[in-house]
Amino acid sequence: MINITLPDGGIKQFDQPPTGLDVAQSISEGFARNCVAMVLDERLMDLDRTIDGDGAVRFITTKDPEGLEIMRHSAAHVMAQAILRLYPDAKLTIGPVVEEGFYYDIDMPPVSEEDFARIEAEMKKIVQEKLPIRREEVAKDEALRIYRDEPYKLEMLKDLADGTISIYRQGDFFDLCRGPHVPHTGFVKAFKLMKASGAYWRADQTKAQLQRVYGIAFFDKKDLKAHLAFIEEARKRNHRRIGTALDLFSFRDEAPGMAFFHPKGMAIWNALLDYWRLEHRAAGYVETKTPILLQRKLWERSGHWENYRENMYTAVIDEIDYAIKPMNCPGGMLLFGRKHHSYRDLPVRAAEVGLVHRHELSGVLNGLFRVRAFHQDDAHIFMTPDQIQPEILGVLRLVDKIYSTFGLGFHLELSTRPAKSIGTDAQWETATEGLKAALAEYGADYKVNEGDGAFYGPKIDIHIKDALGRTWQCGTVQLDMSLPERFDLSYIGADNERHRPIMIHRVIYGSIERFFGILVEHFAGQFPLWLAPVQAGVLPLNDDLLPFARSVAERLETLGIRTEVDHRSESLNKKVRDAQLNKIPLILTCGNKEKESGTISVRTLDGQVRQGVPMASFEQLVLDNISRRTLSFDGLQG
RNA sequence: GCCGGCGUAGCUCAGUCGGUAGAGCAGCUGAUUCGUAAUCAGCAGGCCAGCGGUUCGAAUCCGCUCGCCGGCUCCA
Repeated sequence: MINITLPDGGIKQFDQPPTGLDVAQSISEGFARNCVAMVLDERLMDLDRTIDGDGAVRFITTKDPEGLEIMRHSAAHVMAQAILRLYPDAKLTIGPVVEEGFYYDIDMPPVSEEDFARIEAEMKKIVQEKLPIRREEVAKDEALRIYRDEPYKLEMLKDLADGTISIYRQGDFFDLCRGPHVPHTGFVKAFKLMKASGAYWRADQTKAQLQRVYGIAFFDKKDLKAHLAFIEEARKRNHRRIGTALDLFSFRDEAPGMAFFHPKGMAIWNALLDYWRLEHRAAGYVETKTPILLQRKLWERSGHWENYRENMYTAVIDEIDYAIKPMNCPGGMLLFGRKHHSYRDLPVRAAEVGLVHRHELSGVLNGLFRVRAFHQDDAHIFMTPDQIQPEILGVLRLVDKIYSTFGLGFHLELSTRPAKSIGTDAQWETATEGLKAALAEYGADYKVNEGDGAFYGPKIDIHIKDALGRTWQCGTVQLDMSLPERFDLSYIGADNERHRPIMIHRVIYGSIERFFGILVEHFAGQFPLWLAPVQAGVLPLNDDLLPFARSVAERLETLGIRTEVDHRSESLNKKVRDAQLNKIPLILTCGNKEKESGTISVRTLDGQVRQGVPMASFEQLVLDNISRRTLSFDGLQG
């Protein structure tokens, strides 16, 4: 008699050792049909495994995230099987599940997306065949024999411990695999191949070039459809696309990886920085600016010449080596070090919107997200050890305030001391405890990445979440125990002795270029009023009303509202359409009605029109929304 | 940097088998003067990314260079 305990505490009894499937079926046929695997006494395994003794079983179904992961791994096998049917000489390597689906690295001739239809058709056949997926266990030497003609599998086998090796078989296909897998190929219901690229065996450029084919799979066609719709939405929101359409910025071959900002892009840029300065002044920061071209001796002192040189642009001027700054900190160190500081002056919060250049590899450039020249909203805070906690807390609160203004949620991650690091245990202890104490007082949950800190100190990274649920690391707060040392910074303490200040680097937008790009995608180009490049579009009903329209626009401009008159001799419909496509948040039409009554007719981007709004109250409302930085325009009656 | 794909008008794209460049939108001109998502007509706009080669002839085929896009961490 075998007793199986279920998660609800219920016990099922069996005369013979049952398989997982038997147990599932004893619950109900319908339930069993949706099971993909089981967890027996904490061990994840296939449903067809026999349970030899008493144990606790939990089933993984098509509803569980783990179930999806297992099925995607099976999908990778189905894809590999299909590819082998079409390319019999292909050699398989590895095929894991990743966040965005699955891939398989295969040694085969280059495949492109044109080949996907054939591979997918073959996969579809395999799915329809509902081939049972069976686990087999063989001794290692037997596995070595089976795979004698498969160089990659042999190499993997050699890395595995001796003993039994599991092989999964479905029809004419088998693959070395840890498992588990879904019971049969029919579970792979909704799938699509997404992209193909080159990848190296073991990510090593000196090794063979493989073809990596990516796919995505779901249990339900609806989920696949939703996923594809998400990708389409992200494509539509792509900041490069919107940046071109709305005339915000561009890139040119003459300066690869360095953005040109157009007048409309600069309107947003300046609004971002105006706001940033407002909050930083309020938080007790002063603003500085350091040169972008500095001599080699500075970079030697900071350590960048030794450690960061491949990424730096250098020049020889009057036979002296210079480098364009890839970071603002060394300049900031010079500023702090140029005079004596009393403990009474600390903390010094010195902000700098600094333009830095980094020579990134050409292949990693990506719109505004990854550039070679960008501005950091940097700040260096110099303080005493007991100021660590309040200062970090102050940064976290500032971060919270600023991100909230954009409607961006975020989470925090703490990175601790890496294997290779400078500083004493005591210093790391003080530093890390200071960060933790600040995090505790701030009160949000955070993730800890052990050993992920910089060599010169621990850090807190801030990851924002945009309107599509994608996360981006923007802000970071890093403690630095190296630079104050290298620049021999000091302050005079209450004891009249020299002391080394604690220093942090922190950014909130991070790269302003990148943050700009994220905002474009987050808002899909439809910026809140305070950020919109053109806040009000004034549309005269006909050419005779153009002077009136201009007078309205002039009035708004005087109040500091960014306004544009559509002076074209086009139909009103056309002007409205173009204003909508240009995402102008307030569209004002000027006809005789408005001219005679001193009112305004306002159309917002949701298509709603309010007529007869008194000009004075409209102006007040607009200024109020701008100064409150509302995410959506509010207070308009009618 | 490496692998794959791509590069044609300001933008989006067509261009067959190698035969000498095309559309829509935007722009300009003229007509129209319109009440909330495209009025009509005309005009202009190109070293087909660059350089070299094959050819009687190259946007098209080949090579190199530059740039852009996707991928290059996920480990049976």
